[in-house]
Amino acid sequence: MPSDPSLLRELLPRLTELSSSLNRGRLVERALEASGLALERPAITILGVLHLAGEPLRVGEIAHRMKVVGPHVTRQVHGLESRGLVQRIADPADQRARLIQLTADGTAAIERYFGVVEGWFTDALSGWSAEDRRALGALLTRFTEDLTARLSTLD
Amino acid sequence: MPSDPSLLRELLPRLTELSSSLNRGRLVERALEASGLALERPAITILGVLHLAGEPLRVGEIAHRMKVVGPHVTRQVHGLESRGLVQRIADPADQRARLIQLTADGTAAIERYFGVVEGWFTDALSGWSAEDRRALGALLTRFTEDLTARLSTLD
DNA sequence: TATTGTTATACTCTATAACTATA
DNA sequence: TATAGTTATAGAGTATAACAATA
Repeated sequence: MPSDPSLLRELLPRLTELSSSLNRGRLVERALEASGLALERPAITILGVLHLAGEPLRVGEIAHRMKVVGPHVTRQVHGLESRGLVQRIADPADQRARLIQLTADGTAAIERYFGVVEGWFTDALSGWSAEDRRALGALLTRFTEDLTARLSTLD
Repeated sequence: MPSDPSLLRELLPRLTELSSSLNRGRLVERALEASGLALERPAITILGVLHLAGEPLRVGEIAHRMKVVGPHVTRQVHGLESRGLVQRIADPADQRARLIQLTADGTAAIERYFGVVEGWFTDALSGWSAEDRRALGALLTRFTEDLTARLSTLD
């Protein structure tokens, strides 16, 4: 029962535009530049996942959270390791696995990056009421969850 | 004056997740499959832009709306033309330009595709009140506009 | 035999540079 | 000389396949 088809007609282009701004609008590239980081997009995403987790994660777990496959993470982690931003440590529970851990430099890098992006978001929302901000956060969270759930049933 | 830093801390991962679901979560690929279309992602995006415009567009205008460069559109249009989904017609106002026009098959294809995606969105929002749907649409529109405006000032 | 990760390779998406045709 | 589009090439991001090591 699509109670408001016109809303859906509107929502789709908006999401496309938002996604476009976030992905190809060079938000990530600009933020990396502003943070003084010479990293590629997947690399900073890995740092973000590790920072959000607050603990070392396996390669497979990082891949799962990024919705990508293992080999992609492996390659990016090598680059991050050579730059001294992450360390690979043995998983005491399983000798096959490797735990990826942020170094002090890695933690500083991702916090600098997040600070830049959050500054821009704060600017963008500067004209918003506290209530509207809260509402956006809540609705977006719920929408993401419901959409993700619906898509997962397609498998 | 970031009135609610924790909201921003929350918003960012949500947007990343949403973007991930839309872009790499294979939503487009699945919808193409469900619509019986053997097209690539940029190709269906071009059909969507043309459908939304409701009139033939120049290559450069399509590129502008997709936020990509011209050569990318040229190549995709060739594929669409060979599949009979668009036509290239001369622009009567300028002999250098080409107008890209949806064929009947192309119109049918993009409408089938949108129908599938909208069905999924409708499912995802089935538990939502009309008020919440309206609020999401309005807030998302405003957010996209404000964020796009903020990012454009970085140039 | 199943799982974790790595190496090697290939495909998709998009950009830059050089060029053609028309304005 | 500037603009619309095309052709050719290159690079970033991600996937699949084959393999190694451990469980």
